Amino acid sequence: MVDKDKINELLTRGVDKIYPSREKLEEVLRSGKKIRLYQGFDPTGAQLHIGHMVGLRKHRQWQDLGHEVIFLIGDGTGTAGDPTGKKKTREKFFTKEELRANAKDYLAQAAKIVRFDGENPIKIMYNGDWLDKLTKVEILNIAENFSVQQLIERDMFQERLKKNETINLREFLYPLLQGYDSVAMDVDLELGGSDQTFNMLAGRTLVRAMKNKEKFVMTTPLLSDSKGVKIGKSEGNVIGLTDPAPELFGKIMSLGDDAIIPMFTLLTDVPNEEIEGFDLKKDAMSLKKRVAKLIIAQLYDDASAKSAEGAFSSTFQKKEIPDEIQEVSAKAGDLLSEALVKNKILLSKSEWRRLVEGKGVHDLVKNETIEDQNLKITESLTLKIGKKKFIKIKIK
RNA sequence: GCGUCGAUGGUAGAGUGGUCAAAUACGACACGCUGUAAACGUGUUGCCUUCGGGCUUCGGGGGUUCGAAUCCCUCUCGACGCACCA
Repeated sequence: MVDKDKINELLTRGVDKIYPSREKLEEVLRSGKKIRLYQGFDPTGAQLHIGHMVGLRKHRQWQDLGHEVIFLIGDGTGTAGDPTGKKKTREKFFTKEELRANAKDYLAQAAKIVRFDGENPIKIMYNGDWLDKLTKVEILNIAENFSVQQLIERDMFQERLKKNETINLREFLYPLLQGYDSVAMDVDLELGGSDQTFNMLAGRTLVRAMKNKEKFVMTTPLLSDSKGVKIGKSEGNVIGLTDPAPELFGKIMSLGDDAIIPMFTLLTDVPNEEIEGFDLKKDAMSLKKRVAKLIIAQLYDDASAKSAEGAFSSTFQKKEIPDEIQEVSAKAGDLLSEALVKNKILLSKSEWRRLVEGKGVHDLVKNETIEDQNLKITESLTLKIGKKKFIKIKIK
C-alpha cells in the first residue's frame, strides 16, 4: 500500500468537492480498481492559463497513479457556447475550424504538465466526434432526463430571470451536451473547476439514467486573489502557460499576496505541512518569488526560472535595464514619435503625447526624462517607455 | 404575422435637437508611494495638430434641420408581449 498517502493527497489537496462523497470514491480507489476519468476543455480561447494548470496537475496525479485519463477537447460543446459564468447570452460562437486550431495549441501547452506519451499516456478525444452525430431523437431522449426546473435552478439563470433578461435555449441545453460526454465515453469520474459543478452534475444524472452507474465528480478550486478573478480573466492580464518565463514571473509577482498560499497548494508539490508553516506577513515577498519560480520550473525548467527571477529583480526592483531590448531602426532627423508609431511600439501620436506629458518616457543613456514631444532622433537612444517597455533606437 | 422596446466608446451604462469626443463605473495606461507589476493616491484614456483648432465616431442606409447620438423613413439584428400552432 505504497499508494496510500498518494490516494489521500489525490483526494484532498487541491480538491474542492467530490460528489457524491469523498468516502465513496476513496472506497473505490482503495480497492485497487483503476478508473477512467476525464476533464473537458472547450478550446474557445487561444491559450490555456494558469487556472487550467490546477486541473492539469490533478490530471497528472491520476495519470501517475495508473488510471485511465482522457483529455477531452470540446470541439462539439465549444460551438454550443457554455453559459457558465456568463451574465449575458454569449454573442460570439466559434466555428469548428477555429476550435480545432485552438485545440492544437491547447495540447501543446498541456503537454507541459501532463504526459501524452510514455507510460500510461493521456488519451485525447474530441466530443464533436459523437455530439455531431446525435440524431434528433437521441437528443430528445437525453433531454427527457432533465426538467426545466432543474436547469432553471442555476443561480445565473435565476438572476437573469429576475432581471427579465434573456436565457437563450441554446445555453439552456448546453449542460445536456456536456453531460452526454460522460455517457459517450463511459467514464467513472469527471474532473473540472468548481464553476463547472452544475454541468458535471448534469452528466452524473445522465450516466445514472442511461448507464445505470454512479459517476463521480471531482471539482478543483478556482485560483483567485482577493480581487476575485484576476487569474484567468479574459482581459489583458491572463497568465498564459506559454508566456515567456520573465513575463510569467512578473505576472505572478503582481498578484495579491493572498494568492500565494493557494498557489503553493494548487500549483506546486511543496508538502502541506511546510505550507502551513508559512508566515505571510514576514515572508510574502520571498514566498511569492519562490512560488513563481516553482511554477515556471514546471512550465519551462529550473534555469529559466532562475533567470526570470534575476531579470525581474534587476528590472523592477533595482530598476536596471534588462539584457534583451527590442530594437527599432530609424533615420537621423526623424521625429521620435513617428518612429515609435511606425514601428507599432505605440498606437498613436496622441498616446505618445500623453506619455510625455505624464513623464512616462525616459532616456536611459542620459538618464533623464524626455519632455520634448517633438524630439528628433539625432543619435542612437535607449528608452524606457512606461514601466515595462524598453526600446533601443538605432540609426540606419 | 401583429405590437412594444432596444442597438452608444475595451466592457457595463447615462445622454433623447446645439452647452457631446459623449456622464459615471470598471478595465487599460502613466506618475507618486511601496518589499511588489499588490493596495492606496493623482492624472490620462477617438485621431491629427503649428496647441488656435481641425477631422472622424453613438447598428447600416436615406431624410428633416442653420445644426442630429438625439426627430422622421427604411433595413439588419435582438429582447419582450400577443396571435398562430399545440
